[in-house]
Formats: sequence, C-alpha cells, structure tokens
Amino acid sequence: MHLGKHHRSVDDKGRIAMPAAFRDAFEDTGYIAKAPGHHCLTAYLPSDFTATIERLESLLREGQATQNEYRQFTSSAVEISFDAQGRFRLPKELRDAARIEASAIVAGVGTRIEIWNPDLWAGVEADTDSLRGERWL
Amino acid sequence: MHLGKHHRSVDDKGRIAMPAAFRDAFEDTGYIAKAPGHHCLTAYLPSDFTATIERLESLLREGQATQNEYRQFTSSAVEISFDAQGRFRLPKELRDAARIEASAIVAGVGTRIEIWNPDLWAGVEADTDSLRGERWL
DNA sequence: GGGGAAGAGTGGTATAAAGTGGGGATTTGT
DNA sequence: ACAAATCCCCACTTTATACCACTCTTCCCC
Repeated sequence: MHLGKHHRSVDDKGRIAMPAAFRDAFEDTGYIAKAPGHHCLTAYLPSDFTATIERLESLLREGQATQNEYRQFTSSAVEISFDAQGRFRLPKELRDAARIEASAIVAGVGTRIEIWNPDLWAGVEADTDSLRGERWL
Repeated sequence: MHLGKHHRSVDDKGRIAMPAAFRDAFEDTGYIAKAPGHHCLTAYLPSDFTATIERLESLLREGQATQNEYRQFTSSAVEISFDAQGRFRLPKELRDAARIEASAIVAGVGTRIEIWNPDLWAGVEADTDSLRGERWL
C-alpha cells in the first residue's frame, strides 16, 4: 500500500530520487510505464508489473484488448534501477510523454505509484466536482 | 520479456544497432521475419523462432493455417548475426516489405521484438481508441 | 536546549558503454 | 574480370553509469 505525495526535483540527466517511503518496497529494480491516457507515469514493483502484463496478455488472448494496446504499454515500459542515493533515471521519452521537466510529483496511489507533472497534478487536486466521499468514508 | 522503444538509424548498408537492452538476450544469432500483415518485422530469439515455427506447423496439421501462410512466413525469415558493435544487417527485401529506409523503431513488445517504419509506428501510438487501461491497470 | 549522528535529497565529475559512420579487404554473382 | 554486395575492422560522438561531495532535516542522546 503506497501513500503520500512527494515533490521531487528532476535534474538535467533525468534523475529522480525515489521517496524513502516507497524505496524500501523496491528491492533492486522496478518498472515504469506510461499510464493509459498518458497523463502521468506509473511505477511498478517487479511483481506488480509482471502481474499487470499477465492481466493484459490474458485480455489479449480473449480479444478484450488490442495488439496496439499491448504494443503501447510494453514499448513504453522501462526497467529502472537505483543508484547509491536511491535515485532512478527517467528516460527522456517518458519525461516528454508526461510533460515532466525540472520537477515532478511522486504520489502513492494505494495499489500503485504515479509520477506527475506538478501542474497536471494540481489539476487532479482541483477536481473537486467528482468528490463524493459520503459514499465510502 | 522485452520492453522499451528505441529509435535507430539504418545506414546505407542496411545495418541496424540492436538496442543494448535486447542484445544480451541474443547469444550470437537471431531470426527476423515479416509480421503477418507485413506492417512491421518481428525479431526472434533462436528458441522463440523454433517455437513459433512449431506452433505454425501444428496449426497447419490441424487445418487452422494454410500452406501459403506457412510459405510466406518461412520464406520471409532470415537468420541474423551481430558485428562487433552489436549491429545486424536487415536485407533489402525485408526493409522494403516494412517500408524501412533511413531509420526504424525497434520496440520491445513483451514476448517479441518488432521493427517498424517510424511513421507507421506513429500510427500505432495514435491509436488511442482502444486504450481502456482501467480494465487491467 | 545544544551537539552530534544518521538519513534524505541534490549536484557535479570521471569513466565506461552505446550508437553511428566509414574504409578497405573479401566474397558473390554476372 | 568486373561490379556489387558483404564482412571485418577502426574511429568518433553521444549517452549512460558509477562514484564522490555537499546541504539540510530529523532524531537521538547527553
């Protein structure tokens, strides 16, 4: 379960420090892919990533997902590793896709971890119209 | 598991550098064949290639595939090897079939590796109609 | 409350690897 | 024998990776 929102700088080499709160969950590696819709990126633990791929491949066999859907997800994904300071490198391709430049929001979203352009994240927090917490609080 | 999208130049000798992320999976050789529909090419590890051939032959025996299908796939395939820089040569025949000229996209698509004309690949990424990630994210 | 230690976050440099281009020898086909 | 294609090196540029240094905050412990 991933919780909390963290603001992080992105240096000109594309390095981002994984928040310490999440770092322990990753052993050595993890995966990052474009989220469908490409408004943000999603970071996966290795086990979560393989599970996601298998879910998608299963839908593919049943004809519930398209080859292009599969192509987009897998080809956008990268394996990441961490340096001695706990940072990972976010390839330019993925930074551009999520409009991430000098800084980013790394947010724990329960089952997953998302990486956002700070301005786009502000849009998420501004979207109060859809808040109807009385249903689940 | 092959992941990631890589843009590669194709020189006038038809050489393409296999992305380092994929290169280690190939020992010395690999295979490339036209993908059904011929929108792109597919690169196989030796073990994956023989498995694919056997799957096709099995379908052939069951009457689920045609002899011409078998002819087209096998006759389009070539064995590739890598030079000291990790490049392989893509025969003109295959380049023409996939409309590949001065550059190409080499994409990891989970179980396989695909080689695309960059413009045609753009069509794959533009196909957002089918994106319904909420089903498997 | 002050001092010190440990951890988190950020920045820079040096080294290795990846990607690209080309020359020239060798082979192949005509 | 000649032209074209292929193979085998070598050279250069760019990018990634590993390593080191510094600041700032937090948390103890005295």
